[in-house]
Amino acid sequence: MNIPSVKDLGALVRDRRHKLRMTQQALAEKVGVSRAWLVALEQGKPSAQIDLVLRTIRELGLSLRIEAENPAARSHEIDLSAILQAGKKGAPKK
Amino acid sequence: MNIPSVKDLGALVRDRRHKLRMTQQALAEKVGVSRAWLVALEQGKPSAQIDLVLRTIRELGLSLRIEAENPAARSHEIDLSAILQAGKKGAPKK
DNA sequence: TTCTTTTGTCTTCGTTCGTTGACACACTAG
DNA sequence: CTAGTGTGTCAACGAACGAAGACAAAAGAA
Repeated sequence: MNIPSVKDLGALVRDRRHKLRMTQQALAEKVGVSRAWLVALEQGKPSAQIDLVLRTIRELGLSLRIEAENPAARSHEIDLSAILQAGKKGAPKK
Repeated sequence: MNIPSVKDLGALVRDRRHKLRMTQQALAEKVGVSRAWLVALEQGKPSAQIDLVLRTIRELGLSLRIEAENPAARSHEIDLSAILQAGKKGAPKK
């Protein structure tokens, strides 16, 4: 599943936790975080630490993946122009 | 690509940045973070904020994905027993 | 319906985050 | 070789993080 925002991530964590029939307290204990932190994450807390997030999804039997996006599908983003500019800059390299 | 640790994530960010021929400064500006933060992330900083991480990989033309792991491939982890226990707990639900 | 469990929210506190600016070191181009 | 560029590291600082504990509200069970 693609995760465009921390909100989506939080929703997935909650959904998965429910599927595993775990309470927030139980999962928090397994991960080694406070229950309050997990509540916040599930609500999409943008400042959660990446390592705690990683541990949480691992405890949920999930894995983090990063994939290249299809540039054609991102016509509304500015990354394409940045990539092209970077490509031009690096092109004359000998 | 699977990302088991923040170290791996950092290495991927650096690798991708190089492929795009961007400097740390340029990428940091695009993302809206300090260069020092990006340096730390590329070195695998576990406490980096998830939202900043998300923005960084987005700027690199990458997307975050989360997938269910294959339980059989995780025989050395304790998550399998946790999942089974949770399954048992929820089994008698009517 | 009542009772129990789960979740949401809050305060307090010590710790650490991200930023800024500077400097050292490594790398690259000519 | 030198000059310029890129990266690594550091200290200081204000902001905010995560933990702990408590209570309220919502959800679930009987």
